[in-house]
Amino acid sequence: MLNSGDSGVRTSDIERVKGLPLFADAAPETLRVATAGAHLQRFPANTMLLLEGDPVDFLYVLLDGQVELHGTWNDRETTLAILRPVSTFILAAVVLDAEALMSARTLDRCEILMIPGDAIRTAMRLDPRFAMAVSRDLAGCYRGLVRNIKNHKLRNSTERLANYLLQLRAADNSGGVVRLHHEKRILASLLGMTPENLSRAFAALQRHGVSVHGAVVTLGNISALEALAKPDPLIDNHAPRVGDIIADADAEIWSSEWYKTTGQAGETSKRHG
Amino acid sequence: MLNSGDSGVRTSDIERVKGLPLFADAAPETLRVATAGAHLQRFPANTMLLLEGDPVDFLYVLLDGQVELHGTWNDRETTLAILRPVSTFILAAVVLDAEALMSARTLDRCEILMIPGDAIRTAMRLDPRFAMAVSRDLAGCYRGLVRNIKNHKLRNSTERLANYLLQLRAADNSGGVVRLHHEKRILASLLGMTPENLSRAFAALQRHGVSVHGAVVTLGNISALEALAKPDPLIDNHAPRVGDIIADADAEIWSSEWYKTTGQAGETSKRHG
DNA sequence: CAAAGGGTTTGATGTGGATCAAGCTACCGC
DNA sequence: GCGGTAGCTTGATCCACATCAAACCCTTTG
Repeated sequence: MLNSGDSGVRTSDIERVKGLPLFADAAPETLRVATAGAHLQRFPANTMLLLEGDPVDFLYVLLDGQVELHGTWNDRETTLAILRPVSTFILAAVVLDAEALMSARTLDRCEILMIPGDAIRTAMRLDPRFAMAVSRDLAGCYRGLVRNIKNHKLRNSTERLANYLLQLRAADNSGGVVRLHHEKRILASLLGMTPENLSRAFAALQRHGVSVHGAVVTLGNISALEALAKPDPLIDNHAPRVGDIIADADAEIWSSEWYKTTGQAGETSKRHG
Repeated sequence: MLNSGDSGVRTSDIERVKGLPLFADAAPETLRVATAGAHLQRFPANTMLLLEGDPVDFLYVLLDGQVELHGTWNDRETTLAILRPVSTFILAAVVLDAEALMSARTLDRCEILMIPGDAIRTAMRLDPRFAMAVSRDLAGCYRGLVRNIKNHKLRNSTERLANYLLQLRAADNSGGVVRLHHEKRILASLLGMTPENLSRAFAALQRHGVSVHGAVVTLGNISALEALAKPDPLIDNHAPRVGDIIADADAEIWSSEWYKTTGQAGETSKRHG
């Protein structure tokens, strides 16, 4: 049961979980069932939470710290996403009771609520509103990845960086000064380039008014930067981030999808979001 | 109502739709409601079904022909998926009642069943089993895209082609001779390269026993090809394709998820499937 | 305070893949 | 059968990005 006392879960944490779009609409009873057996756990920085290929037994809810999701192949590694609180991750694997396709590693000290996968699947069966919320959440994730792929296949590295900076500005509602949330090395991997090349991409953006001092990036000429970046609502989600929870009920709603993939690497199966 | 007579929907088509994992588990009543107002439509080759940015009013079920999903930006274009029957597409947008992130175009003459989005959303609210099926379907799509991104960020073009061929072999259960399902020009875009480069990649695979004659590709030395391709169950889904429907209930289940994306291009929102 | 070490930057060089430009081949309609 | 057109291939060249190497900087630690 998810209440203060058990497993060290604090009432304030419960409130934060309830604030997630995934749980906001669920019946109170469902929330109780779904979180029965949940426990809060603390991890040091640089800890592997999950290795790709592992069976996934829990839905993870990141309450504090940062988590990196990455994939590896043939001694190469790439960052697929970096999560900040409050975020859930690994929902798709939980729904399908399948093994993880990506590894998860803490970047900082982290506080994570772990909800048993069985409980989630049971809750979905009992509460259509919750099942609907899961669908909406997954649909949003799916669309996020579509954006990601378009970003990578259609833009070069400098364009990706420029759009990343503009998106950061929109998310944090910062004027012309933006703070990078992660090490440049990780940012490079997320943007699909080497650290060396990220440096050079920043250098290339100087002529568009961008200057860098450590993690602080000053966008001195937004319109010049936008002229280069050509941000597009069908690739870049400029939903503002409000407070510590997600933007809106669903950032995808804020802006505005699809379903099913044959051929290409993934799914031989025939569904396309 | 979905029955022969109305809108030219044939009973045999209904059977094929019922065979989809998405509908297989739904209550009969739900199927009726969900398909009320559905209509079957025929399109010539090379017809735009949907333009990215358009509101999505229907769930599409491809019954015959091939459909290409693609994205554009700044005069560049890339193929994101190629669908073959029986496939649904655009489910994520339907669930969120959002605009399309990709365009859909027929490659051949196509036969498509169009189910109103309202009906799908209503059905989800009323039938938890159906909502569950939608979640599972979206989770599978999500995982397909994760595989896709890993494929693109971790492999070079020759490696992608080699794995594509091996996957085709597994899907069609063909021995050493594989038939390409689409024009090479489209395949190139799907694999993230130019047609010129696809030719060269095929040439490079000659030394690994691959020979090409039009759409017929002979894999003369599987182990040599595998040594180069290094297929990985966490990237390549080698689920066999059975009959005209999907592999299993869910190709992702056959082999084996996650939820929420911060940072990077897409989702400012915080969920990672 | 000095040494050590990790992250970042800068430069030199190599390579995968894009682009440009012909040719080639196969299908189609007259 | 012939000419046209579209897709595919091949070659030459160029450019984006990776790699290798070294210097730099900033933080940590004895």
